Amino acid sequence: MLRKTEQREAIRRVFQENHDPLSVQDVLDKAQQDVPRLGIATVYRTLKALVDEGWLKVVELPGDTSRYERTGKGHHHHFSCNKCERVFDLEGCLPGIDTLLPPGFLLQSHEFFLYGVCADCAA
Amino acid sequence: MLRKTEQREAIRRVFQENHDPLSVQDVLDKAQQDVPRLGIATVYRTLKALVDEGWLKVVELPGDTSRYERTGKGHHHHFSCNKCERVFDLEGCLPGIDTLLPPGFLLQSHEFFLYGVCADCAA
DNA sequence: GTCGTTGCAAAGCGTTTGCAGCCTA
DNA sequence: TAGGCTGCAAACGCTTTGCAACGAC
Repeated sequence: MLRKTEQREAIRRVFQENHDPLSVQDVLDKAQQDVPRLGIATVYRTLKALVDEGWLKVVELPGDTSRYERTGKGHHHHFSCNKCERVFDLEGCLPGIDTLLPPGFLLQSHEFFLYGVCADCAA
Repeated sequence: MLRKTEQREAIRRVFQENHDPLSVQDVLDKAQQDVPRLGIATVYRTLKALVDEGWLKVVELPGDTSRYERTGKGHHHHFSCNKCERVFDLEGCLPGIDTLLPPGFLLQSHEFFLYGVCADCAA
């Protein structure tokens, strides 16, 4: 990320305007509103660079393509809407995760996903 | 699944002898010990048929290819070893999942993954 | 013998990479 | 002007599909 280009500015702006995790296609669609000739390879390369730089974080959902979100939101998990396919941040966590661990196993991290219908779709 | 073939018998046997979730490649490798000419397309087709039949269940892990396990094990979650890449079943669950839900959201299901080092690798 | 099943190769799909031209610094 | 960045197209890895040969019933 040595140079400032309109493609990169547009991609950064997408994340400043959208706080929940976005797919590569989401980012391409939104950034192309600013830079119509933007190619998907540039989106992949820029997302990778922003992750390496620590500005973005990869969110991997089971059975779905990777999504990306801003870093610095603190420990949180995600909710995936079965209707509109959008992914939302959830605050908080659950205690007692280590009680599920079999003897001799070492816990290093965990992931947690809720599925259902979001408030917009339920209304 | 109308006919009984040696390919299908070999794939079923793999799951009777291995109780944790297996990847397509795991199944191919193990089943080829019985049926060396077994092709990967047959593994994909057979796994799909066994899932449709309700004999297997798909286990999707974040950022990994799908795995398959026998149905009928009851509600449980999974542990993925960061060293040997094996996936293990975990018994039990955590209470209070619905407390993480924002107002207006409907909960339909959840997934939970622990990561770390398994007992074999820690020893 | 019928027709469900198999293995191979080709096609799909999301992601990555090679490269010539472009554009920031 | 140098060399990092971009878009295009080709390459990749995993999964699915078309098809002719095979084999269960």
